[in-house]
Amino acid sequence: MPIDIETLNGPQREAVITIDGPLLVLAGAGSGKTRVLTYRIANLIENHDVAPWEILAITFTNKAAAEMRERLNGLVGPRCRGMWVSTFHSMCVRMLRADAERLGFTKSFTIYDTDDQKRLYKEIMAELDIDPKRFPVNALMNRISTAKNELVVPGDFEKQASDPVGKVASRVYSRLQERLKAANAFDFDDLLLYAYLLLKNHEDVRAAYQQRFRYIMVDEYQDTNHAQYSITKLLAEGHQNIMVVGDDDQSIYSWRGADLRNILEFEQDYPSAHTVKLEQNYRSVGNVLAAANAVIANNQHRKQKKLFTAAEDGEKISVYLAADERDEGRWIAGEIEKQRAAGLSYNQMAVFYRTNAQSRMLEDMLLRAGVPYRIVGGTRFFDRAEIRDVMAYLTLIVNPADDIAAKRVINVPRRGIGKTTIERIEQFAREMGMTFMEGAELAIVDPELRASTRQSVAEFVGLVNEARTYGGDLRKVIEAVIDKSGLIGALQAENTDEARGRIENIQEFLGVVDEFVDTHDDEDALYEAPAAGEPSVILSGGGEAAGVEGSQAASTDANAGSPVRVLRGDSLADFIEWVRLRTDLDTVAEDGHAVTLMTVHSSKGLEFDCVFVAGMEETLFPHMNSVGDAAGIEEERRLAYVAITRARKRLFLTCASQRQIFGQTSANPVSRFIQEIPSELRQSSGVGSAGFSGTGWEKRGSRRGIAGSGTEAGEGRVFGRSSASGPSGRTDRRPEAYARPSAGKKEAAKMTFATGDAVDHKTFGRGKVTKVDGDTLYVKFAKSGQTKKLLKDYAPIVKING
DNA sequence: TCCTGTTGCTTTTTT
DNA sequence: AGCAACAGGA
Repeated sequence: MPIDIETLNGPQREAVITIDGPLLVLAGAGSGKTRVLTYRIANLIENHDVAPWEILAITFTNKAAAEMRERLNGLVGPRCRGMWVSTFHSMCVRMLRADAERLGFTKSFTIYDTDDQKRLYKEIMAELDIDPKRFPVNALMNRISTAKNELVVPGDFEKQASDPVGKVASRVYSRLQERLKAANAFDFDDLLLYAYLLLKNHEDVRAAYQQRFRYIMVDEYQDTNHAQYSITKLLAEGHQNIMVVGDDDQSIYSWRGADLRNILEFEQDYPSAHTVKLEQNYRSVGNVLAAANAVIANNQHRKQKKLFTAAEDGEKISVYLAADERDEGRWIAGEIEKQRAAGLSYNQMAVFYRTNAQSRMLEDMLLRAGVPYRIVGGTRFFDRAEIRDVMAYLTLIVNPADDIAAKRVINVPRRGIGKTTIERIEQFAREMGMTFMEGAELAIVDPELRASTRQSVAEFVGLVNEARTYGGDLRKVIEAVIDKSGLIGALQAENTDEARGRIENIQEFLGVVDEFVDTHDDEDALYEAPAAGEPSVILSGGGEAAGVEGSQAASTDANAGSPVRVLRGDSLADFIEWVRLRTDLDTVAEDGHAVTLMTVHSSKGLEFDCVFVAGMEETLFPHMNSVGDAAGIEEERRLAYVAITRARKRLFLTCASQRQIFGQTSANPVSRFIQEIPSELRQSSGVGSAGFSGTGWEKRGSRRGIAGSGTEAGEGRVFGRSSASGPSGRTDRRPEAYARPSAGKKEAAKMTFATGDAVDHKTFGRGKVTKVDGDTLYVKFAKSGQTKKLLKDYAPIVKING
């Protein structure tokens, strides 16, 4: 299908047809940049005889990459196969897989996430005798992460570090890189750092990629850090056909090393650069856009631009001043229902907040109102302990050198291998210069250890080694590993609701395996382009033992020169990599009738008809850690800008005159960002309790004994109320603990349940009451299909309508 | 070795 | 307040 360039506006068209030389596209929010990117690629392929594998398109999220691939597929069909459309990180992994040996790693390397990383840091700090009290792990991690993002290697770091923390960090950094290499692992930052070093130090590799990628496109360029910037620069050196798309006003990740200068100084970096501004907004109504413009205009450091729209003004921006966060949540729930009644579906609405902690109350209120919602972010599925355990087993199979993974699961489930034994193995390993797993094998015959312990270690080692021989269907392999590990068995034995939940999660994980298999059939593999100048080598799919894929692939590759390894549906190694580079955001289902709750950060790139931003108060948004620092405030303002520009039709901003923060009540003025919106564009309501008429549902079951919102909110603080029923006003925690259930009970007693009632449970979701036995309810939950016994006064449930 | 009471931390987190 | 990580006792 030929693309129709005529449907684009002037600047868009210009960006699409300007194909040679450096190009900077400043794309305002909602200005159709994805359209420009995809059209440009289609144009290259359709009209300029560019081969797909000569194109590199880099995004920041897997979701964005997937979306782009999908849209390209719609434009040019299967011809987009073989094109590199990926995130920075997966691109780097790809490059590193191809040439891992050059850097002293093997192809079966694994990727450490933050949690693994933290464990490793702790080990290193113990080893180097560094006091975590004086030098917090997080501080060192941040420091070193920043260094990596700035491409500072340990040697250089040592020279630069003059302060005490820097000196300590320097020692940790050196050791960290040694340990990572020994474990045949990269952390997230390493993926960029080493990919850069690979390109920088190996001329042939660099030349091959430079030659191959005739056209490079980078999305969200304002969020690139120095490492990403440098990689891009190296790659583009060959043809100089680099297009970057971004919006300096939407740069919200400077705390992660994103450097705004990358985009602000693009024209200096590439003097021949052509610049295009996309300023027509196709997303929001006039008032929303005017508000966004007004707010962002207060920033000093930005490229001047002003978005405009042809759309009508739309409704004014609603500002609600709530009494407290409870009132705020209740009001939002009420407005959502109004919108819903007016015909808008739940999935066209979203509630944003600055900090994750705010989601609790919002959730609570939505739940009580019976508004279905879905949370994005927070604790990630893959971060759950049981999932990490499974992942550790799988990782260990592919990469036995991964000591962190080994130590994580050697006693999970409980095998009676304790601290002493683990230390003994570590000691072996250190003395002999071997991996933890190899040390464990020695321990099996160590006479110093008890026979039962040796038996347990042998069992563990045997289990992993055996798993390495499994072959065939990926799902079957993983199922077998889970089964043999005894993880499920141990959970079953626990026989608690929590354990059952964990089992469910593991089963859900198998669903993820299926998803991987479904999305990674031969598609990527068979259509891989010639790698780095080599002729294409097509790896056969299937047949091989999944468990040993990594090492086999290595030998295959050695024969064939150095083709770029590709993702395949049957490889355990690829599955692990895919999981590691995945985030919750990627899992967001588009469908489902639910309101979306997420942080403002997570909302970037999305849009909704109706957007609520909660907690618009000083010290929350802008956050207290940013006030007092001009650059910090500017970033907060950009964050506000991102939030506002997500709205297509209606925008609601709420703030509370007081709220609980870290268990303490605090009152803060209305956010400056609200003041920055011209008053003629806003419409305020609320002012504490005025106009409140609750129905009662929002009051029930307050765990803290606070009875009211709205009218009563002024009188009682959490502490005043709850401890009032105890012996004294403010003593230790006992009275409070005592008061809690009674307060809850008192309120709860009003609520009665009958067989057939529909209820909503905080964690189990919707269900139906099947039987009532005094205070005990039998509820059958729709999602799990299980019937659970719940105490009506304590369970976090509410009655809902139908 | 495992359980439990205590302490400390708490912005955002595309990978 | 709420939670995770840690230390110390059974």
